[in-house]
Amino acid sequence: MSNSTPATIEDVARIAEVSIATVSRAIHTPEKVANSTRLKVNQAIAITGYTTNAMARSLRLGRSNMILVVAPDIGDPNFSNILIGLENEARAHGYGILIGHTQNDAQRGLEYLKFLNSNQAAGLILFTGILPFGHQTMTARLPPSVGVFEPVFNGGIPYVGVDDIEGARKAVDLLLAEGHRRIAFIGDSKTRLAYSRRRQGYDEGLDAAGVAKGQRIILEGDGTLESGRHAVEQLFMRDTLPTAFMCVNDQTAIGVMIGLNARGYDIPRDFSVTGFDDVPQAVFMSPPLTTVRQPRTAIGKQAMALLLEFLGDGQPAETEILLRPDLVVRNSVSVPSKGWEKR
Amino acid sequence: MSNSTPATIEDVARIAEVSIATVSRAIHTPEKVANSTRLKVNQAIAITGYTTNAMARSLRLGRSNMILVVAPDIGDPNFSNILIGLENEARAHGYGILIGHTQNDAQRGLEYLKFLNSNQAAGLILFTGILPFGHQTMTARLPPSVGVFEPVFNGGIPYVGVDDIEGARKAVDLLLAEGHRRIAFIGDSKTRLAYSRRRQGYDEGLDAAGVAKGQRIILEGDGTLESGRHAVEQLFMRDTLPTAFMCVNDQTAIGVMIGLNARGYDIPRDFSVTGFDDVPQAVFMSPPLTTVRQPRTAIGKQAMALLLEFLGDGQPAETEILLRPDLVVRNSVSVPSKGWEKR
DNA sequence: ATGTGCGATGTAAAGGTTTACATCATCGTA
DNA sequence: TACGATGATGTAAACCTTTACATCGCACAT
Repeated sequence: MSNSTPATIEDVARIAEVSIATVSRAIHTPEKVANSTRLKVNQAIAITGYTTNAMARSLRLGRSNMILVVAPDIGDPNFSNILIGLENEARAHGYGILIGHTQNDAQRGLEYLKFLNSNQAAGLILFTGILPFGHQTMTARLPPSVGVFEPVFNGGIPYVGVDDIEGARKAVDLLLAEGHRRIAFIGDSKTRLAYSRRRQGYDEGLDAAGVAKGQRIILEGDGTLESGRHAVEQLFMRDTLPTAFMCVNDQTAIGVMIGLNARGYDIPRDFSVTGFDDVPQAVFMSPPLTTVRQPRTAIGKQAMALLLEFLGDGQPAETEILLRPDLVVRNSVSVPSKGWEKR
Repeated sequence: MSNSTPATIEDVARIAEVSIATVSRAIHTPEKVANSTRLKVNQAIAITGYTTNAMARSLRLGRSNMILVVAPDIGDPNFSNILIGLENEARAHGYGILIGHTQNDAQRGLEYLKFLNSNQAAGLILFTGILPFGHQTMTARLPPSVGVFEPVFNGGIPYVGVDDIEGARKAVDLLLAEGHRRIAFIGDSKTRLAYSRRRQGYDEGLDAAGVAKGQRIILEGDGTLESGRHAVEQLFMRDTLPTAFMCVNDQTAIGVMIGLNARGYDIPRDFSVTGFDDVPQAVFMSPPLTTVRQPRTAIGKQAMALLLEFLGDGQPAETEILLRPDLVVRNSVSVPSKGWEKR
């Protein structure tokens, strides 16, 4: 049966000798049709190779079976694993995934709104801490949405991610346990909620250890490799250097390591470094990077489950689901170095 | 006008005091309506905030405005840049992109066929050298498709990518020019067309330089970092070692470098290494990797342009568009080492 | 004055599905 | 025996758009 045009519900109905309504019911609410007819319908479906036309279905239902996932950068090493979780869960419920990457460009974000407006997507997953659509005018029109990986700044959108404070706390605590006191925090940001939470974990850890505020070294950064490198350069223009670098994420940590290597220092002998995320690269650094692991697939799965729930109930509860991060200890941390000086 | 239900073409027609047909024409074939009416319609559209319902449109037209992009692994560092090219071009023509990643799993590939069958995608971009849908039975039903980045093995599908032979040739020629004779090729594969073409470039280069077949060292590999590491281990169990590693792609090259580093060798003093692709990481390796650059965004753009052309004409010409690769010389290649021995 | 042609617009059908409502048969109960 | 309830199925409308065809008005040529 390899007709040029795909089989419609009508073809199935004709072969099964029932009405199209019965076919539709046999598919979606099988308990409403008699066993014998259901059998006939199933056979007819097998014969024709029928698959329901998603366009027509969505048109009739007034909602699509697509979820739009908006990310600023698909190349982000965290993205692909979270996506796997998102997608598995979505597909298990008959939904597909549409990916929009904005390249941090508001204009491009707006373009994706069209998908939403034209009913091509029933829900929205935001893989970014910043609403990519400009003002909140839009927000009012947004379909059920959930943020993932990074809490959405402008608020009002439920979020699934890791407990950033706890994760950061685990990292500082390790550094403190090794004896570090002058711990620099690289990648502070007022606009990225996840980052400021990690900063908070850092502060809480140092508070608990009784390290004075004056001893703390904070450098801004946007989470890129480049920002890590740049931070190192800035730091070496100061009087006092830290003995350890606690980085807001792995990209930053990698930048820091590259910067330190370029100056001829050895990690962890001269400086200790920690990251956050546990991106695939982390284990291949030399030395392998000590970092905080994000349960990425689990995050994706939960986020999608939450969104799908909203789609059913329409209850946009303003929840926040925080998963527990694990510290993964590798070789980029050791006791503070005593005897080195600037080279 | 923030109604709960979005405006339809009928709302626009009522406000503009014309029929819905005229509205549709004003949007899609403006030259067919009088200037004055077009103006009225445009105003009405502005007032209502109307956007056309993509579902209804696709249903009526019998084809969607989505292109399915199937990739075995979204995390592939080549993927995101190609995607940018694909997407820009697609959106410029009113198409959106649907991403399916199969995780190298045929079952998952099949699931994506449903999108095609249910008319949710008008065309197909294959970011993989292997048809992910099993047998060719399916192939007959495939919509207009084009392969990208890697030629599709089972054939019949037009392809846009880089000239692998020429690229590989540039890499060997550099190695030969530095004086290398024992050049190992890491990552040979009979099932991946791109790889066997790169192998061909390697062979042609050595032929031209008069290096005997017996001098050539070929190792299989699947292009993963792991396969590069493994190749190094295998090689060190042999009698004669190469002086240079020409790797089928950057991931493999990175694996080779890690393997060599682990054994305490210095690159490029002890061994030279080349890659292929120029992934973002390549420049951050130490030493920075000499490799062959893929014009990724251009590849994506051209591939989508070709697909869109097919969508219009329906002429699945079996073309192959080959872009020219550039050699990017960094620091992982130098003259062959003389005096080392196995450590 | 009549006819022809043309440009602008309207009418209505079609695309495939879901579902409220109607219909019909069957069975149990009064 | 007749009536109501129940369960299975069919009929037809609705979702929103595009477009072939019909219509209308008008200008121009005969």
